[in-house]
Amino acid sequence: MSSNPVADEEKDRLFVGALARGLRVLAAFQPGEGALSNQVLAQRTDLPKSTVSRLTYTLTKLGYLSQDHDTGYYRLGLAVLALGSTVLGSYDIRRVASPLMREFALDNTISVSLGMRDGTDIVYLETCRSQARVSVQLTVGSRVPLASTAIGRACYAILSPAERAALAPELAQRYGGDWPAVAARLQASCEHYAQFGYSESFGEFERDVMAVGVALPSPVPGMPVVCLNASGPAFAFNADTMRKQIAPALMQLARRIVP
Amino acid sequence: MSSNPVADEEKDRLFVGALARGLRVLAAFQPGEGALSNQVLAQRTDLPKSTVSRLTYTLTKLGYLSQDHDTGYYRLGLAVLALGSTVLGSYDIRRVASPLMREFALDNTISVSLGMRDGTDIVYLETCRSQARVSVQLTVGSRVPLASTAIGRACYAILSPAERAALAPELAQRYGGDWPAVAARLQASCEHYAQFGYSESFGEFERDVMAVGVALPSPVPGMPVVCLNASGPAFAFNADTMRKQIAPALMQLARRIVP
DNA sequence: GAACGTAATTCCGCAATGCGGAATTACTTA
DNA sequence: TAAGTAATTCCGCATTGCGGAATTACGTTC
Repeated sequence: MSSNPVADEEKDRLFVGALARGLRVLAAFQPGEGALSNQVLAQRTDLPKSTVSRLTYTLTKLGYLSQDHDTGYYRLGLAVLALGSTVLGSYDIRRVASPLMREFALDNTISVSLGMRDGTDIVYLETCRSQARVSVQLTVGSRVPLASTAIGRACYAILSPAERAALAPELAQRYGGDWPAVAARLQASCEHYAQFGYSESFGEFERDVMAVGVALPSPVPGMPVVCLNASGPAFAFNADTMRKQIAPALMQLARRIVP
Repeated sequence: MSSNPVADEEKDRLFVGALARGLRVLAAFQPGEGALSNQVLAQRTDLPKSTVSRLTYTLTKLGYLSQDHDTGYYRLGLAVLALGSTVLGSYDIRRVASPLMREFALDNTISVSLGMRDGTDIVYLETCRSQARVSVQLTVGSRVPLASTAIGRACYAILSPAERAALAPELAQRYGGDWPAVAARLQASCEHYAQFGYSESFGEFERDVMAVGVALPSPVPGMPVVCLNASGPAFAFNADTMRKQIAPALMQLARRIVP
């Protein structure tokens, strides 16, 4: 992350390792899976058993973990949920966007999501599905890559040159040798966005998923960028429909959310 | 919390204070408010400034806090959101309950919520509102007291005697001198539940809010109890309507969720 | 532009804190 | 009963993180 090794060693006087280790334990839990044993946590976090034991003890006492009564295994506690909902509560775009997104999803029989950039990812703040059952469950809090998704490209397209420059090394690190190709694709995507006002990702992030994205014009420049996508299965939406029908509708949705 | 001071001092060898302090910083953020300065965090957490400085530094580096670019103040980072959504993802009751709850809310023009007990609170895992605009915003992750809400009383009513006994001291501590009165009210509520199969709270938690609650029969005894409420404004729902119409409907909803 | 007030960061010596290998205990399986 | 596996607990050591105080940074007022 930090490229200066000297600064790293000096600054790390400020870094509270015990806190980082504890959070590593919390982050070891994957969505949808059950309770985890201390041992599993130890190998996932790459921490010694006794350390994990102490951390789980502490986290349990604070309510951030709860122990399964039978097995003694740990699951994330409800205190974590309170933190998460506080995050959502602090982004009031959701309150405005949510009902309009729902309407959009119903009108167009397509899924629509609202996200923010976090590094080289987009994090979903809200999603509305047209239909209940979808195989891949992307939900609030999910992360998708900036470079290969429509929503990410839309976000990238409206970054300032300075912000893009700041992001480049992170992307380069993430994509390694593929970075030149990815950079070229991003560049093309920006030009497309400048011309048409939306971005595309047709099967590039997930096979057989067609998506378009737009960014919400941020009220203050420099503020974190919020963006939207609309995505549906390729069997129901071809490129032409996405371009002629969905993209304009999504651009209009954006204008309704931020007038 | 722990009543034995000797055990406290001995056991605290296992307690990782630095982790607790860091989480205290995260928990200092209230829903709906903006970014916080180090100083505000210091006074809210009751930690020295330099300690808070180190903790915010660490949390920011890990993505659990993000810094407002202009002011330098901190807000909860999107990494926290990922944790929160993992919690929700691990309770699959939601997937089943959510669409049925939505249907219920529309059919009965009333709000319905699903919650779990955490100590002497109920934590909401899902809520469906009938109408968009409601003054008090109780959302996913919100906590309401067990003793004075319909949903909490329903939860309490189906606890085993052993579990109630375990809970009593916590409640006693929470309610202090009022505990005898609260205990009597809870006892009456249990008898009502045993007779009619649902619990009531008419204006006892929030003035002018009428609510009824039912518990979902837990598949395995000892498992954390999940429960439901239906609540609406007193001007639209009188006691009679709640008892004759809403309560039976809610009981049927519970049966649809857990057959 | 100097001077002040406020808030954040950084320094630094001290010792408490938390680390982790190893031993112990608890619980399962053969 | 023994063997195996996983969690907890012990304990000495030195690292880590603490927090008062000094420093820096920033914004405001004269």
